[in-house]
Amino acid sequence: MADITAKIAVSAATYWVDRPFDYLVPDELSAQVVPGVRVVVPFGRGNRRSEGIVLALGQAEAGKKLKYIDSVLDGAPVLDASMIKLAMWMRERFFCTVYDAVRAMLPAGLWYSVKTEYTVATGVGRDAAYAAAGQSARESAVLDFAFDQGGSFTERELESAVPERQAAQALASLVKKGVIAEHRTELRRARDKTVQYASLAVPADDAMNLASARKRRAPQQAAVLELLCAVGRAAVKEICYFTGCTAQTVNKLKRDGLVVTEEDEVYRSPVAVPDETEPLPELNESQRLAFEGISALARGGEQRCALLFGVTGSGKTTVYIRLIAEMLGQGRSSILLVPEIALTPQMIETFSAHFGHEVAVLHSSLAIGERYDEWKRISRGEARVVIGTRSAIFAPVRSLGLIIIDEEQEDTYKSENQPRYHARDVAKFRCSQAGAFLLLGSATPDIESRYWAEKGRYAFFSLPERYNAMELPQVDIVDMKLELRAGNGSSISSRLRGEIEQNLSRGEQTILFLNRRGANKLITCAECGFTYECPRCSVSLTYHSANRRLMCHYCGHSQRVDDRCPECGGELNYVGAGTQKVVEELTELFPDTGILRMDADSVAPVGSHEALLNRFRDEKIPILVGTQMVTKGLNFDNVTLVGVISADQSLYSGDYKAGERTFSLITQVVGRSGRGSRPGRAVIQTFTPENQTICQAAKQDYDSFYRSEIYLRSLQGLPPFSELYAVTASGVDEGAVLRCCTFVRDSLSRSLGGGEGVRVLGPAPLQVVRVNNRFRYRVTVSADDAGAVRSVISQLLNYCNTAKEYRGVSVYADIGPSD
DNA sequence: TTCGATCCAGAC
DNA sequence: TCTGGATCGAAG
Repeated sequence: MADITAKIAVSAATYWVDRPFDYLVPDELSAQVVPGVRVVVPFGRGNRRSEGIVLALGQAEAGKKLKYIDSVLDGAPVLDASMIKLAMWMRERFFCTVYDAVRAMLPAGLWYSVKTEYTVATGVGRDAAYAAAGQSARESAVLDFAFDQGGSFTERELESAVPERQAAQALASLVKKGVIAEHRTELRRARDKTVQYASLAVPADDAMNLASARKRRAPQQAAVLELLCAVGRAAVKEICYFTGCTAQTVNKLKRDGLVVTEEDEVYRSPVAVPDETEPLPELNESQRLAFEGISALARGGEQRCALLFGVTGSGKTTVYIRLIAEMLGQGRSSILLVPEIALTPQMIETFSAHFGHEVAVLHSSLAIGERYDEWKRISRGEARVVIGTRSAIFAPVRSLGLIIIDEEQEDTYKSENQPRYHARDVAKFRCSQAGAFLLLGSATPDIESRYWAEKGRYAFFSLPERYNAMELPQVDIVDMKLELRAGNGSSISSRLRGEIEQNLSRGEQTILFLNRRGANKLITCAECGFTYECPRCSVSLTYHSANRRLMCHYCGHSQRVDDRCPECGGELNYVGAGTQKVVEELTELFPDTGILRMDADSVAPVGSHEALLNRFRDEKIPILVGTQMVTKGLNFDNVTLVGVISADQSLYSGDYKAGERTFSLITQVVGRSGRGSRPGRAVIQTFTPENQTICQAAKQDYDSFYRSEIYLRSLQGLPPFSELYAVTASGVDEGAVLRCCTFVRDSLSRSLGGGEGVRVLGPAPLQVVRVNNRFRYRVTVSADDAGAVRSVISQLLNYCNTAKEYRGVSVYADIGPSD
């Protein structure tokens, strides 16, 4: 019989090396090596150990020299066949390695880190060791350290102790000579949590007798036995709590053979499950139409995807709940993606009120153990309703029936790191694999999705009314140019000021939205205009009051602030930027008025976001100033005024999605106003009041925005009329990066023939051109024939990352870049 | 990316 | 003749 082999995706492989590698399966591992388990294999010339995952099994071909699998990491597959398929598909689509994709799919708690320790090999004496080291000074130095250390040491310890460069190389050489022994341990980031339970090992009568016999000399043991007679089985912790004994007592009884203990697995759960589940919500007429239409399609329709268009407050969530309930009725699971979990605590509450313990939550701010346990509950089929952010798209649900992407236009669904996937693309693939249905929900759909709905590729449903038929707020656009001319240089126009005053007098609340990230203070010199720049990035440093240091939020550089300007010795000014500045101005305008600030700075601690919002609601603080965060999911009856401090910020950022983003943002902010019984108002401040997008957003007129935007896109051949790819190069040597980009651009133009529908642009610097001393430039391609582009880009990546003329330049590709 | 093989130059 | 450094190419 031919030897069994396994096809394995290896973590140490880079993109241009990555392919399934064949390994022999040692006989003793043959039962454990099945597709979907992770293994350790020797890889590369040096046979360095690398993690890998079994993709498939096969038979060895004669005459091929193969290596053996080293060991198996998982007791059971961590990926099923469909997820393996997904990983391989992701490699093609997102230009990542298969293992990059696998890593994205697994919760961090399942990742292994390898700890390697070294000792002097047993039986090797000092003399023999130094003899083996020969003339090499470095190896001798390593040995000095090893003998000095006595026990085991890590490479890191060695590096800090042996100043010699390349101590690692000497170490490797000594390991090879057998003088130093290597011990590797794979550590998993999270373990299964268990609770120890105890029960009687003898009949209850005997136990009672023993208990009374021991009452005098061992009263605690007696108490434990009595308790167990009464309840049968209990957690050791509980026993200790009720009897006042310690775990020692239970152990003693165990040693005497009177009780037995077992470890029961328990879940660490991030969601509080209510005792009773609520009945399903009623649907209004349009919700009913949408629900029925979608569930009919899901049960078996031509279209496998639908777009649900509903203005804020129209009750999309109600439709989601009913659809998910229906899926559960059919025994199928659902995944609901939300853009940002911190902003949707109410949503999770609602869902667990309806679905109880069927709900699992997955997002990055969960503790590693919680996340791992949620993952386990899902993969065991115990939780069939998954709510989470982007990465929850990889939830290992059984029998997938429905994926819902809420606010599908949000760019948080696009990953900025390898693998650079878009959750919507992954969702489509998973749905087509599983025969599941994809529902995209939005108040301001992505232009592409709306287009496909129009073309009939997606079904289209809309929820026109606002909840209890509230009118949309009345919106005013304020021209800040006029304001400036009238001598008002502050960020609050007289109009907005007047509206706020009205609200204050009526005891109603106001939300002010500032569309700008980095809400921190800048420091400038009053005399020479000096500002602090990051030494490694092309951005200015911002002042963080929390640690009273200057920080760069691109590379993390931080430094202390000088007393005076380092250039001219002048006085330094702390200039409030963003929300801080607005708050300062407001305090001046409205002294003695409560103002709450909400931005990345003020909600840094976990949970403070919710706390802040609760304060705003409960204490009726008159004014809330914030960034992006205030735009989503807030429902406050008492808010009757919202102000957009500057609508222009996001509009002119240069990329083709800027208009779309701005529209969506303004629409959402404006929708925050007037959700109670009183009508709402909104004030939008801008320097370009004639701008079409702003006017359309003010009127909440998605349809005409879509018309004008799709027209522009068709003229420019942008998505959905083509697919957009970006090839980004970065490196310390700006010239080399540019040369590389130019080469990429020329190669792309050449091999795609500059033909119909192909457009190659660049090289262009990224918005922040230098980060961490590396320069970043990008070439963009839009093309109809995606297959051809993909293979050319793939080849270019291989070439540029290995060619010596571009050494030091790293290149990656991206589909549908979002910045 | 990582490592061994290979070649070359300079030190001993 | 030995050692360190640079360069090249392949990874099962």
